[in-house]
Amino acid sequence: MAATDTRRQIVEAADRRFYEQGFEATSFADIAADVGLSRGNFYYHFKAKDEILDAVIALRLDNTKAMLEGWEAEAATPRERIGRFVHILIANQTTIMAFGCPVGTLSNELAKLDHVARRDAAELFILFRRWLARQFAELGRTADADELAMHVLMHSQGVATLAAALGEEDFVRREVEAMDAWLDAIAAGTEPASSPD
Amino acid sequence: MAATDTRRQIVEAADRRFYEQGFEATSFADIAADVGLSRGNFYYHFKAKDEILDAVIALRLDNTKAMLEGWEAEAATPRERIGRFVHILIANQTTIMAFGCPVGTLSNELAKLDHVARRDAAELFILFRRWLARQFAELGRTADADELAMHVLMHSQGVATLAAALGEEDFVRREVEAMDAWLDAIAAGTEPASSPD
DNA sequence: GTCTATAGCCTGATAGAC
DNA sequence: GTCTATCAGGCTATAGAC
Repeated sequence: MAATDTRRQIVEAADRRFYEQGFEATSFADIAADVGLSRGNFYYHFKAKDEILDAVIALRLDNTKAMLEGWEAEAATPRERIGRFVHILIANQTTIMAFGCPVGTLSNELAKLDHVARRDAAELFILFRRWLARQFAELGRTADADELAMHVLMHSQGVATLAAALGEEDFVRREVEAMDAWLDAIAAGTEPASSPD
Repeated sequence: MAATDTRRQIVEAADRRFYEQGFEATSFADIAADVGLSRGNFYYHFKAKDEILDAVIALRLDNTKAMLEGWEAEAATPRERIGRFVHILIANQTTIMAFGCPVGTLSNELAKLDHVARRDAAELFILFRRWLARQFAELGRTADADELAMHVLMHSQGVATLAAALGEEDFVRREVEAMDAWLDAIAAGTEPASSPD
């Protein structure tokens, strides 16, 4: 098999394992078994476990950028685009209730491990933050676009954590509905400038 | 040293390590070194790592109950008591920005490990949830007390995750202020019954 | 109740044949 | 580019002396 192809398979398997098991709990043997590769050959593609983590984060950044660009192409209004983000919670409800949010949980784990890649993982949040802020700015909220973006991120993270901990589908649905109503108020200009709650 | 005393020291050291490093990444050697004990003697007190986890969760449940009872003794109004909960984010800001929320991050980790203690760890959330719901009920919001409690929990989890990931003190302060304003509106009865956002 | 010694396994990582 | 064989070191856990 071509080296680039094997490498891609390794990164994709690692991506899944890191999300479902966590970075620390995933061994080379796990990933090698997924790809159908011997542990030894692993080091031809990656010299160390940290390098796989870097590659996984890079992959997630690429995938996220592609997803955000897709939303911009598909959805006509900023209101719709932000709605797409919020509705990930429902689209990915099953995996989120099982493993939490991939961005938030990786960030949490790397923080505890005091891992050098902690900052790189935070770039995923920053990507969403900038994109959301741009949408709010297009809605006319230029002054507090970043605050509103952080508020949406905060809301999604909180819902994901509680959904994974308590496993209540109604709660997720209810909070997404509340977020939709709040977004409608923002888009209609009937929400105050400060204290987005 | 008395066995009960050593046992208590082990659980307290494990509690700290599990929070700062994570459960998986903490070894018996780490905890033994903290207490000043040999690895071998460890098994006199705990037969397996999972037993320490059970003891740590039990300790956290006890500490949380004591904290909530303390708030009920100190704060006269339910509005004040809920405020105490929200302001943990500021009181513990340094550790939260370093390691996240102890409840949320443990819950996330055990979910990924598919650990049997996952449900026990969720009891910590349920403890807060019931207590908060009781406070909202005392504020007259009997109909949606549980929804409001979940909303407060969600908000705190989201802020903690983003604070740990991005490390911005202003964000924490701002979100706590927004939460305070929202609580004032709830206490004053000027907030609508549904869609708490 | 605490210790040392050790078993047995899995880990990340390397060397070298093919 | 993939393999097998192997290393050193850490892990959980046990056995037995004191």
